[in-house]
Amino acid sequence: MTTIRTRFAPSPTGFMHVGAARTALFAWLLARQAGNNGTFILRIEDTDKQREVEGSIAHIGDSLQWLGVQWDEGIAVGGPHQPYIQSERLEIYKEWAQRLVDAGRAYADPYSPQELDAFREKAKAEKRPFLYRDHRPEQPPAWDGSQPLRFKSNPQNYTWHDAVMGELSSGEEAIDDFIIIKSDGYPTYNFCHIVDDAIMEVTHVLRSQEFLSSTPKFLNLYDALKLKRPVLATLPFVMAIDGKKKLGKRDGAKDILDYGKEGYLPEAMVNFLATLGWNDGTEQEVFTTDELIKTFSLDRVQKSPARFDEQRFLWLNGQHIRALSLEELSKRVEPFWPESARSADPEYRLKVLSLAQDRLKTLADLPALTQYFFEEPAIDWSLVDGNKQLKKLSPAQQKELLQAALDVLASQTDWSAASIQETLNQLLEKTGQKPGILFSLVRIATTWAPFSPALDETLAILGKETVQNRLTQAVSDPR
RNA sequence: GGCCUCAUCGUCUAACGGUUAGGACACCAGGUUCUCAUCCUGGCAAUCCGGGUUCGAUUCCCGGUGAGGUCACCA
Repeated sequence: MTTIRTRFAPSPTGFMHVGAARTALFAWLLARQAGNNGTFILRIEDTDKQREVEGSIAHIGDSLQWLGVQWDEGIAVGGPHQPYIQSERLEIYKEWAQRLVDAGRAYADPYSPQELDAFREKAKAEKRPFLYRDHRPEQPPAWDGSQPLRFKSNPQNYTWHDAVMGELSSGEEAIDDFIIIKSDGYPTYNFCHIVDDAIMEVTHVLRSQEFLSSTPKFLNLYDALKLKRPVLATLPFVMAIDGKKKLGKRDGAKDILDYGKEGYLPEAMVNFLATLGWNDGTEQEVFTTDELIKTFSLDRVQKSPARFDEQRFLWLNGQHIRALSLEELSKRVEPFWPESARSADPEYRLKVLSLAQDRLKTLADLPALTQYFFEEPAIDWSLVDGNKQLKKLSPAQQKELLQAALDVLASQTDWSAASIQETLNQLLEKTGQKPGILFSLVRIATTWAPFSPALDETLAILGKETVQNRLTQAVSDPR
């Protein structure tokens, strides 16, 4: 098996959103797929100190952990190529930049930002593309670190292979002299990511589509540095469902951790992100993370952007919730119980949960679904009056039926769902009522909720005493 | 504007050049002794347009159109 080293290299400029998470996920899947020969690296690209946001590094780490995307090398865990934060690697970039200077492939930029702007304006006015290399100084000053350092490009046509996009090509106009070290001494992304990928022996570079147009520049730099290029893979954007733009923080992209707080399962998120722009060619829709690791492949990644469809995500989340064992679900759902359930008996909660499992779309639905199991619901006759069948009965008839139910249930000795159902069936025959009337009425009078699970199971779990109390209250309620 | 990329149901997608263009989400209808959900069954719904090549194009080629990206001392 070949060695695969992938990396996720975010900038600490805020929270992590789904687009970034998917890029990380794909790189991670690829590494995990290679088993012991695969390494996933987390490197922080903090070379723009202006844009850096306090706390983002920890936040990125937390987000990956939540997803279960564990890195083998990188910040916090270390590794053979420490440090994994670019701002702590400045000496390395300086050294590599100096090599380019010595080889005559980099030079100090003597122009002021104002002068550069003037060049740009002029090119724009003349309707031709601006290329810095048209203004290469003949006698650049010696680089003393106070000026930006530019790569002296060697414009040429390139055709290259992208693991996702296939054959790609570009002309020499795509290549220009770009800045590799800024005047503040920090390197630019264009330069340092290539240096680090080389040093860290990254074999597969996965990144999103926005970098496609700069790839020719990168290729030119690989050549100048005499580096073997890694496998390049360009991932299509994740787009907002109604927007036409890539999903960015500005377009309402959410913090990936917020999904967890809203009751989404990380494995559902992983499944959803993986199948957003990738499929295994079969008709399988629901995947465990292990299945994804086995079947993921770059050549089945889509070339075109995909929209983030919350409906599908919601459905997938439900699928994963249902796939959990009751014990596991119970652990996951811990922070979501309604306040009144906190002190409840664990056994009792587990029974309630088993009834709710099929009904949860997110874990956050739990309180609305289970409240009446833990606290006395407020009597609300509008639920009865709003029922098509029940409103045909007079209040007296309704109470008469409830009293009958109360009577038979009160003498019930075996309080199991099966025998409760049997008793209710007998009552059905005795009263000559339709199930739609009797069951609905009892259901409402014991839960006072617009909907609830099957009546027999609900009553069984509520317990005889509670059921008797609630029915008694309903019967004696003045309305 | 230059350059680059992309294009199948509303959405995510499948289809060695030969299929009644398949699946999933959503939606609609029905079933599971009541409601909600699950589950099951059925329905609605797509190859951007125009030229080629070919006996035959969703598929290959060319041209449009549309969409997106990029042209920073940001990544």
